Amino acid sequence: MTPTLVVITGPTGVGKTATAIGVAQALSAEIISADSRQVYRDIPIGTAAPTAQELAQVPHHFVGMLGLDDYYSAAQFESDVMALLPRLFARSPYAVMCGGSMMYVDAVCKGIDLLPTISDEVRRQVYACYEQHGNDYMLAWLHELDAEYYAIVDRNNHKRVIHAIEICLEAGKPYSSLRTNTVKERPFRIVKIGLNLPREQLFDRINRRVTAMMEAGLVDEARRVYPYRACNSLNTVGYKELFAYFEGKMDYDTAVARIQKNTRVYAKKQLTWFLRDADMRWFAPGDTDILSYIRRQSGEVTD
RNA sequence: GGUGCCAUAGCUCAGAUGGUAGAGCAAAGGACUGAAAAUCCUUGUGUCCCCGGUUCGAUUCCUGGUGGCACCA
Repeated sequence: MTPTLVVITGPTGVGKTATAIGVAQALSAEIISADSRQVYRDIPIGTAAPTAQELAQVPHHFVGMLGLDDYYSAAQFESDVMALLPRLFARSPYAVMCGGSMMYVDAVCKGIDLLPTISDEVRRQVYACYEQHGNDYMLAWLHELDAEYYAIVDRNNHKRVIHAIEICLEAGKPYSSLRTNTVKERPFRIVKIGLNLPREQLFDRINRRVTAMMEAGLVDEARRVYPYRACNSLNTVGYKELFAYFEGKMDYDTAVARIQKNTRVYAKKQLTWFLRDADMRWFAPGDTDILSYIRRQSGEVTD
């Protein structure tokens, strides 16, 4: 039987972790976390990482494995997961991937084009140029390096413009020539489960979860990692607002309200991304139909 | 009880010497290929508190209400 990767995703706070544990236990599968922030250790509260108790219920991968200043990316996640899956499938016909990091999920399900990793020198150089000359200058530069991508890039989005330039410089050829626009074939079945709730319920859960995080000691956690605030791993909802509070730019109540708001906005952004995925089948968290759906899709049972 | 000020978008407020109105925040929608919990884009019809008056025309001016705030008793 072809092994099956069960993907459980959805907006933050919807209840993915608990659902995935239930599903994984029922299928005797292990869990791959597809979460660009839970991969880092030292920030479990603010990232709502699985607790020690949850981790003990099912073996998890990619949780708390990196230092805050370690580099990681969706592409690296793709290759790490692809390397790990054969071992998981040797033990079980199922593996469960759970997480809401949109690009991480797609990197595994669809693949990401082979692009060069940007060296520190190039990144520094290109950013210095951006700081000094501004976005228009960068746009002109990109036009010179890759007119084809220039034509379609979001010109207001400096990160996209800069990254395209970085890739051109690093690869020595236009970024557009590296974009294949193809979905990679995988040697396993993929069953995508999207978890969602009515908007009001979801937002209520998010608001309450943030309050619970504060009670669980998010302020102390944020204070501990404050020295690493410049790291990308901490350009994260929950931390950036508290850093502003530490720096006197925001009072405590405002910071908490901002965390709630930014989490809601993030959840909406995830929904925008996942809702357009035609392969996604939507359920409420904990829905018992999820298991039978997976078994049917995986070919384990035929009805 | 008296006097004064205020009443406009979910909130805080602007505004037109009378031609039915606009900012910030909130909210909603969208984009997305190696930093993605990142980064970026789009969206403002609302009894302009209520009744009446003046006027071709009132949310704008006037009378009277109602509610809020301040001061005086």
